[in-house]
Amino acid sequence: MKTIEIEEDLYLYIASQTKHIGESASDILRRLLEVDGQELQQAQAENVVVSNEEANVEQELVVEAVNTDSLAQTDVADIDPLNYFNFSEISEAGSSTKRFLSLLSGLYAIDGERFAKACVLKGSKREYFSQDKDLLLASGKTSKPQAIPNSPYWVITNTNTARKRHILQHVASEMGLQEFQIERLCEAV
Amino acid sequence: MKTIEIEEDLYLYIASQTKHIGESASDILRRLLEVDGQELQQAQAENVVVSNEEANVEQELVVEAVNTDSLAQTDVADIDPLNYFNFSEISEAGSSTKRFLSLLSGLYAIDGERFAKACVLKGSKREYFSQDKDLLLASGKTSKPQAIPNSPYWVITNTNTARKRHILQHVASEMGLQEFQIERLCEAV
DNA sequence: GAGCGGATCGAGGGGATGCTTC
DNA sequence: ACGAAGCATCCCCTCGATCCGC
Repeated sequence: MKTIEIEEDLYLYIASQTKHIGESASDILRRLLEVDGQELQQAQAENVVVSNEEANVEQELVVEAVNTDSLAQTDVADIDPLNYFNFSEISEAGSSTKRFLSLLSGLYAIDGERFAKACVLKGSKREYFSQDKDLLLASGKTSKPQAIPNSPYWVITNTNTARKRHILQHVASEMGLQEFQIERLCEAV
Repeated sequence: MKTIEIEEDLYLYIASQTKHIGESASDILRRLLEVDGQELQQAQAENVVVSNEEANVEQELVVEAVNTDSLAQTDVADIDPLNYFNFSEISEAGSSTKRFLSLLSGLYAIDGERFAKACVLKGSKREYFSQDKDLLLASGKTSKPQAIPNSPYWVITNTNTARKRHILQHVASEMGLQEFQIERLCEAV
């Protein structure tokens, strides 16, 4: 647990978003920040009631969404994300762990913020990513965390190659890369 | 200034959203939550895309809004109980057991008291619900009780999916949900 | 905590299926 | 005897981290 200081009005706002008693600040913030971006469609069409407040908030969120994707468009759709990877150099690295780290480094280079949202990923016990080496260390016995080059992040490293691919594939997919691009990355591990 | 406690990974996530040095937690959260009110209205009408995320947050806000101003008039019965469930999040859970637990958690959130009355349910030998894990353990060989999140209750978990649906359907029905709502919940298991 | 990489095996959880009971 | 309802065995799959090879 970490402690942060926030201004009173913000505090009250967050408290007002409590959905059920016993909910922790973390729970509420996680919900509000919705740090995952995923599929979209599905039958959510049934929403009918619309209050003033919602209308506003909804607009805000739309703005958010649009911003986010327009970033995505300029940064990623126009520029081929694969350009961020020097595959021949990567393939020369002596181990899959090294290649894994380089590839993650490339993903971070594409967009640090999208990476931050995408690397929220854990196993049944271990934390996989963190900016804090010790946090990873604390979540498992011998996870062998290593720093991702040119980024503030660390990853777990003590996994078989298949799992390294899964991790990579998850992050890339969460960041919105195309299927064939993800495939290319996973092959390169 | 107020102090709140949050989980480490969330802390790191928030920190990672820093835009410029010297930015306070409040600044970052305000930006992420978009709560400074203000502008926004304007011709946003043309927005078409609606992500799950928004839809969900919108639903949560509906609950909030209605609760707040309905203190006077109706109460929970009139609000769509389905608003208590974040279906997209639930559907992402990896197992039907997880989904089952989330769904029960939602039912509890709707009304702890009605839940308490509704969860009086047992099999021929096993106790299904209890606030006491050991009581469940004692009533069967390997019932695998698990805690229902954000509630004081435990449920039996070692059942096939069909039975999970039956249990859910029974509780929801006992709590007075409508047929179509119950159906929606059972499908989500 | 310091050698590093990572395949291999073991632990643990999920839940369908088959057995038991009424 | 037959069927329905319910229990929990047992298989499968996921994930962790030990341990061997370099």
